[in-house]
Amino acid sequence: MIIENITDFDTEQTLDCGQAFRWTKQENGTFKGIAGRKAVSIGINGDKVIIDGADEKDKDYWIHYLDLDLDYGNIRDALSQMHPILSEAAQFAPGIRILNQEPWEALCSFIISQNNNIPRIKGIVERLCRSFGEQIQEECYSFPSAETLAKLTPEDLHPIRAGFRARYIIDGARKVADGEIDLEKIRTMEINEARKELMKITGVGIKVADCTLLYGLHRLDCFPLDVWMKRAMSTLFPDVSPEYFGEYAGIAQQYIFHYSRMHPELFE
DNA sequence: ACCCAGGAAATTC
DNA sequence: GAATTTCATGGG
Repeated sequence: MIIENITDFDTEQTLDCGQAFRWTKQENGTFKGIAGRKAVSIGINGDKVIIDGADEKDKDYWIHYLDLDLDYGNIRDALSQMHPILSEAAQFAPGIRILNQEPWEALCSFIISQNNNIPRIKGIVERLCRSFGEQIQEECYSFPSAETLAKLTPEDLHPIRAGFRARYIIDGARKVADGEIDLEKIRTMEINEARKELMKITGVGIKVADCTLLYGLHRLDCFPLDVWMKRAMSTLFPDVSPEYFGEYAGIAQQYIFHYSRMHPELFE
């Protein structure tokens, strides 16, 4: 599949910037991964996005997943005018986009992310999918549904080595599966109400809730503050509060997060 | 042996 | 209530 006439999009900046954990770079430079029940590899050639292995009828799905129907050039210009350092961060990775991931996958992935590092998060997610997801093709497994995981106990998760997070995963799965928490209703709730709802899950605090809202429910005004972002805000933006960045604060957050991770020397 | 990792719960003061 | 400790696991 080829999606034509795309600018302001880069596979590495988007798929390997800490918002998703199931994409890996291959020798030829494309990124192989799974979204929904579709396993593909994604590459770029000029202004064409090339999705290998995708069904032609899923074109709209991939355009939406990669958020290619939103004008990031425009948003980036507007954010850049707000602050010189944000302008620099945006210029450093102008091809970042906020994916439209499946809500449960985002929630579960960011539960796993707490007090953890990205390589190990990817390992746990991969073992979770291999153990409890459905096989899509050779060596490719879907992310297990909340319903599937709700039937398990924390002990069942021992092989994936999630540590103390195992019981958080099961608690989240049960509350989502039995409808006590409705992620699609949360999508349109007032933001503080949405946070409060997600935080009914043991193991979900403000940060994991905000990551779920931004990466899973596409609430672009959410601005997750992890250790990197707190450090970045206090040193690079000492007089700015997240609300200042407005309705697209989440995109600003991702520019700043990626820029900070790629420039650790700024914080020594 | 020690420290840290896209935090949050449990305990203590 | 606010500050500190603990949680499970792996890599540097």
